[in-house]
Amino acid sequence: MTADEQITIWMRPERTERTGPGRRPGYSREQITRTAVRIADAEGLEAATMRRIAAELGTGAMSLYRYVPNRDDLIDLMIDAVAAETDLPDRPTGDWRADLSLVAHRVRAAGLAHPWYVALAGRRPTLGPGQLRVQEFALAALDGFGLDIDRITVAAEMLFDYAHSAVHREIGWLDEARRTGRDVSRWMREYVGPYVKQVVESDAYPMFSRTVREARLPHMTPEKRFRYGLDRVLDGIAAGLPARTSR
Amino acid sequence: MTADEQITIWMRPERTERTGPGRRPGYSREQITRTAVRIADAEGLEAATMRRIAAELGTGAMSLYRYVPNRDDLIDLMIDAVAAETDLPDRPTGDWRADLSLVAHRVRAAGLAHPWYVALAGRRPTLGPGQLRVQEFALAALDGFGLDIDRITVAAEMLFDYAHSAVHREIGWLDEARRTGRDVSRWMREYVGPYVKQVVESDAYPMFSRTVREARLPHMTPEKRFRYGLDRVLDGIAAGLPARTSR
DNA sequence: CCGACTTGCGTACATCGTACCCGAAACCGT
DNA sequence: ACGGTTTCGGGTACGATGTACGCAAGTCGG
Repeated sequence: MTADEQITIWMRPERTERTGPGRRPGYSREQITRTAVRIADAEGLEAATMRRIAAELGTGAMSLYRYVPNRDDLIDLMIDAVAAETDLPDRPTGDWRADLSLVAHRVRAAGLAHPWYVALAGRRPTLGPGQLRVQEFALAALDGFGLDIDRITVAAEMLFDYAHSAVHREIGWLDEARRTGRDVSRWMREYVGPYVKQVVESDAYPMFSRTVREARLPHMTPEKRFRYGLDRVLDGIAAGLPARTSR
Repeated sequence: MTADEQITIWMRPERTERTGPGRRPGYSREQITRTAVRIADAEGLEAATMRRIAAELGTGAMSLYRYVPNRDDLIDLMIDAVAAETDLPDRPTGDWRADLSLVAHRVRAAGLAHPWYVALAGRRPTLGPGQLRVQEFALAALDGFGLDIDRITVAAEMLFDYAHSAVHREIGWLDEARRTGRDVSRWMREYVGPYVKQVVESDAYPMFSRTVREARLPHMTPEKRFRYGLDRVLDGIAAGLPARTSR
């Protein structure tokens, strides 16, 4: 009967500050989203169940459905909420390398603060206001250097892809261990370690063996590692620029 | 009591071709994996439940646990099975650009054939034999051009990150629509379309509006789009090489 | 004060992964 | 040939999840 069947969540306005008849809402979409984010930060996304979020708010699970159509949409809201808190200037500076580097580092910061974030951010198309703002900044940073809009889009996608993937890898083991409730160092030492050792000793994958043997972790801190890859991504974008190089 | 508590799945050998006492196994890990992959290809990963896979094999759900510790490990096996069928030469040709390009296109082919694959492939560290082989090829392709092993690793990561992300985006809408059981064109037209239109008309995101208005899809086929981004990634890697450029 | 309408939320259901358990089958030593 | 030992097949059952349904309680306009 109603027309609001399957809208993209961003089109379903919250009926806050209503003036018609009926009981007044006691919660809000934003409050629910914040709570869900807090739980997911502390205990992982899978801990943020409808029941748990509701309990944290002191209500029943079904109450949430007055504010959010379903859990998937709530997760979209969570993603956008994290993106929305990204600290960026109003407009790019004109130095596209610095601008994109800033975006990438902000994404990294968000990913470290919200371990569940990077695993989801790249998934579905980013259409919420928070994500749009970040994306808009990246696109605008690339405008005016001779790239047509298609190339700009591809370049921005590359940047976000890199940031998401790199951070994902950076926190990968940690998050994996937490999800499954294992002690990470113990798990590495007792289970992953022996397996890797076996693979290395089999000599079937010489390059992989070198990777392990020449122990890359001491060489680069996660931060430097991220920056190195980022520079390569930016180099790639620079190579796609038609004439002048920036900076 | 038993010592095989939480090993990385690749260390738990399948007890095929046993010679001791006891009933002989009627199924196999590989058979189960193949069935799971087939279901996931046709109806999505979430359709590949333990019960469903077992039913497809004509047995009960609990039988699968004789061959696979749990569903997460089975998914790891599925990922590796797809990686294992990647068609690659035994060793790189010496032209690193061509070699990496080949890997990227093979990954894309795998992603198109198994829509659930790219969403998972980048997630956990790749340690199965199938993934190791592909990764080994990429690493070896970059050996001998003056990069130390750390840089080589980072470069290879960038390549796989790009391939996974790009293919993920390429099939994103399709898969999303299928997952939720929506007709994709109808959904785009009736729900996403109006929202995008609203965003564009709000003029709050001018670059995004240009992206939409100047309709990128007709310009590039997915294939060309993939290749363009890939070239940028390879350019970035080239920029990280110390002295000589290849090709 | 009285309908009209909204929110809060308890109950209930389908579905999932999987722990537990036991009968059936296949090998061993005798 | 046969009983013991070991492994496989899989039924039943449990706890957890997302969420549909329905109704009581709160809040407005008249």
